Amino acid sequence: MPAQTVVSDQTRTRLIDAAGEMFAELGFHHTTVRQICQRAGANIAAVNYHFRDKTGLYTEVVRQSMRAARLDAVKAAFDQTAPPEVILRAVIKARLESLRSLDLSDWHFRIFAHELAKPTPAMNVVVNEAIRPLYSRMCNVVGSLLHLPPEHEKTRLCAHSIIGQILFYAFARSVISRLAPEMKMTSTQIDLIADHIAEFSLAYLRQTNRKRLPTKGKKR
Amino acid sequence: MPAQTVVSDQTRTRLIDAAGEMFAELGFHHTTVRQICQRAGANIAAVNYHFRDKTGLYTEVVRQSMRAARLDAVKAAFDQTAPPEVILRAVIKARLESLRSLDLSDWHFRIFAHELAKPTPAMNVVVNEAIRPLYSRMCNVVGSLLHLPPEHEKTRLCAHSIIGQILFYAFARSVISRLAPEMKMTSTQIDLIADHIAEFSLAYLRQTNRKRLPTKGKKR
DNA sequence: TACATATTCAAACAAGCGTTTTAATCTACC
DNA sequence: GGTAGATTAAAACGCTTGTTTGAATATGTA
Repeated sequence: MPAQTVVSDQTRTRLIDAAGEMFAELGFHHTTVRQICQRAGANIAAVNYHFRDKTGLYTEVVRQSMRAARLDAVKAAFDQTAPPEVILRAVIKARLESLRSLDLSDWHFRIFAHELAKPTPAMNVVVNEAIRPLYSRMCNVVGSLLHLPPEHEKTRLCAHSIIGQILFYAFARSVISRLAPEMKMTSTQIDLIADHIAEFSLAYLRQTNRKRLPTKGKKR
Repeated sequence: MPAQTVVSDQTRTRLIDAAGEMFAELGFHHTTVRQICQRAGANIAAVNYHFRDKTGLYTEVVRQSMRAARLDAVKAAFDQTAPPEVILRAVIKARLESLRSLDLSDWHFRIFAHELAKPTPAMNVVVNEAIRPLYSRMCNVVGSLLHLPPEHEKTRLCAHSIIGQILFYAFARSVISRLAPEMKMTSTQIDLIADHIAEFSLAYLRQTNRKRLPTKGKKR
């Protein structure tokens, strides 16, 4: 029993890789196991053998795509020791960065888009393991910028405003390319967008501080 | 040929209604014509008879959901004669209003979510007939607030920032309900959110004006 | 070498899909 | 009332889906 695992893991891994790309591109129901197996160079029965059934492979792909890829970059941007403004800028840029390489393994996000449109049982995994940690960190940063607790309603609203701006470019990319064709997602363009979102958001955060703490600009 | 249309339109309409709800909930490929016909109380062949095939029914549903529902409210908010700030607030509120009735026929938006995840040929119809008019109007309003032409890059970026904040609550509603359960989408809560988005956005727009036109606060 | 296990393979299975077919029914007009 | 056309109805078709089967092969162990 301890043996074979080397060989088996090869096709197992290839199946996850192939399935990840296809699930991200086509969604769960559009992707057929035959396509996956063909892309992975495996037999049609391989999915059922290694993952019980198609949904078993899907949940494994979702779980895999959590720990991988750009979420780490975003998390790293959050966890650095720096002033909250710097952290905010870094997070925005890190998240937008992943839009540059559209053909790269940007699984987790496109899969997430499919989950939003038609949630599957894997939705809870996605939210709890990937979204919630980042969301609470965002509330922490915004809260420290506003000098309000992270759970405060105003903190939440501002966090949503920032997240919404970022997600817009991720979700509506196909629409943006039709509405504003001159907006190519080049590296410099992404920097420009990231700076804009940061400035746009900080304008309100600073103004709010100025109103509530008119004299001193210290921390809390 | 001029006759019958009364009777035929009955099942035709019922098919569109049933299909709209199901397409919105399950997406195009996950909805079966058998389900639609059963819900509409029609025969299995009714879809093919009235709409040629399943995609014919889908595009008709998409087209129908364009002229209907809340898009008119948003468009009306845009087209009123009022200061741009007032228009902006009205538009934000009108769009968020449709989130209140989640079980009502909020087709166009949920269908649009599916289109974003996996675009179908109907995507072009959606963008050109529904999105683009609203998008250009939004750019006009933001442009007049910024004293910049609607096509200016900064105008576009600000428009995206506002749209992104609004869409966040539409798309990520299922996620928000898990992350911030205390945020029920009641009528008063929606007003609160709308006001926040307006304030959040106007903070930057006003600040930008103050910097560029330091002395006078007149129009352009 | 012989055995047990793990993995691959080709083929077939049952179920569900959209669609087509063919006949029955309804409605309006001459 | 009879006829033509529009609409509904039931059944079957062809196809694709995910899954299962059972044999063949590879692999590690004694």
